[in-house]
Amino acid sequence: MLCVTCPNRDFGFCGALFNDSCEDPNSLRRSHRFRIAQAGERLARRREASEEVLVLCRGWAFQYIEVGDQRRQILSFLLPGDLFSAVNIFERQFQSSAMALTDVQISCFDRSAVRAKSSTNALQTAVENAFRQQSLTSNELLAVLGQHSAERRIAYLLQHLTDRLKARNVIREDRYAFPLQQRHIADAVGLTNVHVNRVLRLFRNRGLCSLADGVLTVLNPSELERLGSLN
Amino acid sequence: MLCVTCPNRDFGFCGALFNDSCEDPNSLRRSHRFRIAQAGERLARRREASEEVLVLCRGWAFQYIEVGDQRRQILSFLLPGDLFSAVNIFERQFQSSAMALTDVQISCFDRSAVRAKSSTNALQTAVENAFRQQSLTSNELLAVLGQHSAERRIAYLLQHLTDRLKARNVIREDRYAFPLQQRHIADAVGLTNVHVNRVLRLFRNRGLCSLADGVLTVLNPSELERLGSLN
DNA sequence: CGTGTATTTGAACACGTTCAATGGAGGTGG
DNA sequence: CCACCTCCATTGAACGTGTTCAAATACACG
Repeated sequence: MLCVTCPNRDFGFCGALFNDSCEDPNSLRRSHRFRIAQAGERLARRREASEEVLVLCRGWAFQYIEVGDQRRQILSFLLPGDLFSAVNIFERQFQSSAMALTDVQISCFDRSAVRAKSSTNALQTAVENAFRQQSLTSNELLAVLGQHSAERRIAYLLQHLTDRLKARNVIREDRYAFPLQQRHIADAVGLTNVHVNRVLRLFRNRGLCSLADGVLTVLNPSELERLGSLN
Repeated sequence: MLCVTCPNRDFGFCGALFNDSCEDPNSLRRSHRFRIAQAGERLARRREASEEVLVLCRGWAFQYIEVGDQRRQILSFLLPGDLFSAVNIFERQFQSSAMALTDVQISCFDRSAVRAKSSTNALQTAVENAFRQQSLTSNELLAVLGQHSAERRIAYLLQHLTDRLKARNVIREDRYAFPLQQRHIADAVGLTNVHVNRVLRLFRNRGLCSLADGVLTVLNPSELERLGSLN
């Protein structure tokens, strides 16, 4: 897939980057490369240095921190068009690892080229928005992890992700392609996969929502939202 | 206390702001005011709009999100010189509430004046550093809340705060002025004050550290660090 | 001295974990 | 084509960490 046909071209980080480069689109293209990766492949490693700024073009990925030997905390899920952690625009080291959840395509921009453009208005606001969003979601997740029960944590995550999906695509009848496995949900909200399974069963039995075969079906949107919202 | 004698003048956000204003220090002073508040006073309210950017000059404060009716998640503790959430440099609404932990003094800068300076080099890197730090600490806290036991959560918080205190002041013999009450620790690491009390007793009995009367005494620094570090 | 707030301790409880076993879907090689 | 393997979802039972409720102590302040 090339940028010319990219559905994310019109908004977000890439959009600002390319639109600002109308003067000289080739200079940007020279400092840009694609990368393809399979589901489960590691895309970035915490503390590792890189001269590139990464954007997810296609597929799903997630950012995480490894803790201890067998555990990890998922910090955020990345959807097409999403910038990998915004701090990497001016920091060489990754603050978190990243892994492909499905097969993915990534855009890698030279950081120097990005920074050169970063004085332009459109890119500046794109960066600001990325920070705002990142800060907002990690604050919310902190509140959820620190103060909420398993049910509410999981409901929050589902609600949060479907909200983001709805903003991108037109969704019909509350069914979403949803590649998270139960262990990913568990790693994101600080529970075990076993308990996530039980809560999902509960949700299914209550007619709230059901997750199977990579598809999330929301049966009772208003109730899920009530359960998953912070206040 | 005036900025001229401020010990934080030389580093951090205020430092960059004032040093960049050598050309015209008065223009900045005109868009700046002090605010004094007592312990327990609310300094900012989530979702509320403000035209000011806040910096803590003196005392301790914390940022938090109210959840439900009686609970709150503390997102971060603020020490003298700290910028209140960095996103407020370009966002009018507060993403989190803030409260004074001790009596405090705050500097309030007009956002427009800050943004006008934000193209200067020193301020830009100061803002970048604020974001880097904020992102780093909230990622770490997420991992701690999601993956660690009560003991490790509390050890992490103590370790994290003493590290920051050490960076600011010269500390003798591992004793720190430490105004957090047990409920603040509880609200920060997602436990109840009752359980925080038990864990602190355990730490005391083990000769790890002891917290009493607003003073934290670290008895076994290396063991506390081992327990409180992520990997 | 009385009131209010923070700390401390105990006992019962509950939510979520751990361990273990089963079943199903997809992939591979004989 | 079937046997075998692996990975994931599912379920049960026992366990444990942290919560909840309640009461006692300590301390500051008017």
